[in-house]
Amino acid sequence: MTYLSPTPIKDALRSNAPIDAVRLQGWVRTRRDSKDFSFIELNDGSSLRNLQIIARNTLSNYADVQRLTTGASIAVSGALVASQGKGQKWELVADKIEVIGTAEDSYPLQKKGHTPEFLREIAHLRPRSNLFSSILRVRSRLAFAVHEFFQDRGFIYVHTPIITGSDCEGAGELFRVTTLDPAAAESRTTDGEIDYKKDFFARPTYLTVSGQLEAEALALALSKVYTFGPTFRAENSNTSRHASEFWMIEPEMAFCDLNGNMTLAEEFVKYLIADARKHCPDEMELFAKFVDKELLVRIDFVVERPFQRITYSDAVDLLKKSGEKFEFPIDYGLNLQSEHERWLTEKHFKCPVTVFNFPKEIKPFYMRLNEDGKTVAAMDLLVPGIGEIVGGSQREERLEVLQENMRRHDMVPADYKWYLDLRRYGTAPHSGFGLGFERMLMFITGVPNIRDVIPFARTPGSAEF
RNA sequence: UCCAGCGUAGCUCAGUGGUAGAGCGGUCGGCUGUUAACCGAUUGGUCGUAGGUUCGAAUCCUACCGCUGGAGCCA
Repeated sequence: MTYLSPTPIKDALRSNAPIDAVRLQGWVRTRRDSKDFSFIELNDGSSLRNLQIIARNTLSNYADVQRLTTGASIAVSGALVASQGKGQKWELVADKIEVIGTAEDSYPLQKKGHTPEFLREIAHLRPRSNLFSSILRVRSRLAFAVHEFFQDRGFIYVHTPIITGSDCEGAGELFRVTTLDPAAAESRTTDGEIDYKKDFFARPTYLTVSGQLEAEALALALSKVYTFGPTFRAENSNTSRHASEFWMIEPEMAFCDLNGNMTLAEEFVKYLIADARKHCPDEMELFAKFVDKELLVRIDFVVERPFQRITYSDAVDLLKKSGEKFEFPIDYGLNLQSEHERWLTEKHFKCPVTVFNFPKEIKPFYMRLNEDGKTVAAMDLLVPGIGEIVGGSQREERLEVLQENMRRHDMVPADYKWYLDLRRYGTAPHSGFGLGFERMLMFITGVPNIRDVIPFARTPGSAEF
């Protein structure tokens, strides 16, 4: 049996001229009967758009074709011709339709709109919906753009470990990694405690919550590096912005201070938005139509306008003088609450805002102490609707100051010998940040729930698929 | 984890103490180069689960499960 190579529907739709012989494969979105033939809308995921198939009643298996329902998979060969109807340029007049797989009439996806909540329950089928296939195409494109952005700027892509022995990376609860059977007696010491000496790595290990500490080591050799990989948090967070497994991008730059860091973060956010606008126009239009009518206005505004920068203490002053009634108190030394961040980006500046120089008491040990002795060179990039999308800092490069920071955070410096070594041997000012890939996707697509920008989301109590 | 809300047909939802409903989907028929086609008929239910109140519960009460929104933690 010899076949023509299958053509992606995306390519067929872009054709400049009719084609005598084309073979397509995909899933039926809908079928309508006409007098002597049937219209089939076929989608193969290569594009948001369907290709219309004309199935004439002269086909030997026309009776089978008329039984095709939404969801069935078929292979079609025929001629790509100019469409006689309105609404599409090209259509395919089939001379052969093979039914590969029928779809039972309980197939849950319909031509009509479905709620994201329902689609989440059928995570294995939702990639066939317009909304999710669009999200997944944008996700793919933006993952590519992440690499393009950093590679163009001379960054080296590094892979930091997913299994880590460090239980204090300054963020969140960790998932334990072990091969010990907790029920087995040989896993325990004579006191009944878990005996990690007998565990696979001969010590407690966890899934990483951040590749930052390792990225610092690599940046202090390769100058500019970035990671892009999975990250795990065992926080019992049940919100539309939190997942237990997500992807994070973490650039780290030697010989770079907080200013350079903020500039890079702002450029990066703009670059990703512009890339989606340029390369995913159909998908962006779909999001603007069905997810968020204000989407394109908002993100275009973000690309065009410079971001606001404000110190933490100025932000606190602004909030205090705002006259706004906040549920939570606002004062120097307290964390900014969601409502405060929203006021800054959504009400006051109406654009992304980078807040920097936070009190040292509310930030982790590795952030660089400023000359005032009270603040650290930290920054949070806030965007309307999502809140914090980037968190970063200049790192403390002075050995003595770092050791002092550790003691203040009740850490034992000796446990971090390799990290301190970086300050003993050729230390240099360095900076970096973390950007949550899914939060960026939410911002760019307008999709309000993180569970809907991940194909198979992991959240507390949920790992079905 | 805390607060609030919601679970009725494959999907979206109405029904708020007295015979379980509509639209869409599926099936059958009609019409038709259609565009979420159209017209007619038909199919489809353990009303989330388990108890309780009542002559009688989808409806009221309790517990549990699931989902959603908000908060905290964060990216």
